[in-house]
Amino acid sequence: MSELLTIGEVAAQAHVATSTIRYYERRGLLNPDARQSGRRRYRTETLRRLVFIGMLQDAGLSLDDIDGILNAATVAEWKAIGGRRLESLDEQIRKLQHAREFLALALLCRFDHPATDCKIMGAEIDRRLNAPAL
Amino acid sequence: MSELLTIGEVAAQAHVATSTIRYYERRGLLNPDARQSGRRRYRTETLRRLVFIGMLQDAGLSLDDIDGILNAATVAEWKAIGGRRLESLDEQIRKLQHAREFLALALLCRFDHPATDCKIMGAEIDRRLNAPAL
DNA sequence: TTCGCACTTGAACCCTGCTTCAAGTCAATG
DNA sequence: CATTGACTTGAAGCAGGGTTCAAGTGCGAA
Repeated sequence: MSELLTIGEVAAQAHVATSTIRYYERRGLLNPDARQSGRRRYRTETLRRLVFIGMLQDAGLSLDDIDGILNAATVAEWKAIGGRRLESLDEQIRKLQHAREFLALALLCRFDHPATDCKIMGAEIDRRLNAPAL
Repeated sequence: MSELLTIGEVAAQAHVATSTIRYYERRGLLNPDARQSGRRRYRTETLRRLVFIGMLQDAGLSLDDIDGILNAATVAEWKAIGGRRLESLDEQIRKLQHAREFLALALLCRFDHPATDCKIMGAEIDRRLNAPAL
């Protein structure tokens, strides 16, 4: 047998929609390895590439970044993209942790209109108002 | 003097664009406190409301959620929204921490094509391929 | 009085990451 | 031979959160 998968099989195994696969193809992230009477056929290798794309997406990389990584000429090139993302990921985690603290704090407030009535919120708001430009 | 701020002043102090303020108005999140010859005027109070919106956004709430909170009739009502978001925030932080581990791992890989050549990546990919449906 | 800037409006546009649609093709099944 | 179901295409649509545009108004400064 040919060992080639249809787009539907690939989609099922990678847990994505077929429309997504065709979209990635348009974006240059993924190409079928063959066509059989017009239909796309994929090697298992290519299925793994698709899964890899999903993992990078979960790490917060944009499809543009992922394109950069997949089509990078050198190790250095793709590691630069990944390295930058690692830093921004750390920053994002820090921000979310701060936001979490804030939200937890807000939930301690016993007022109907937290923005205006709550002292705790008030302090946070003032911090923002006096903060330097973004 | 009137103590009322123009949209431009509000925008500058809250570090947002005037177009954003008008957009929030369309969405029902924020209303001017007066009009002077057609122009919007805001009380300091309302500026604080705008800043509060920004803080909730940073905590990952959608404008719809924020609308729910700001226009909530009762404490219980807005705390329910915030509480749900707190949970999803915790989950999001956990996911990002996992993604961070993954990306850090990927950056240890010394191959040009991590998806196909790297054993470490390979193991992760296989985990995904054999994972149950999303 | 004329400049120049901030403001007004509604409508259209942008970006990302897809999904949906219409119309048509192919292979197997009944 | 007709149907069924997965596939093909390009184009359009969606959601969220805004931004931009065109055409016009108001007001203080020179």
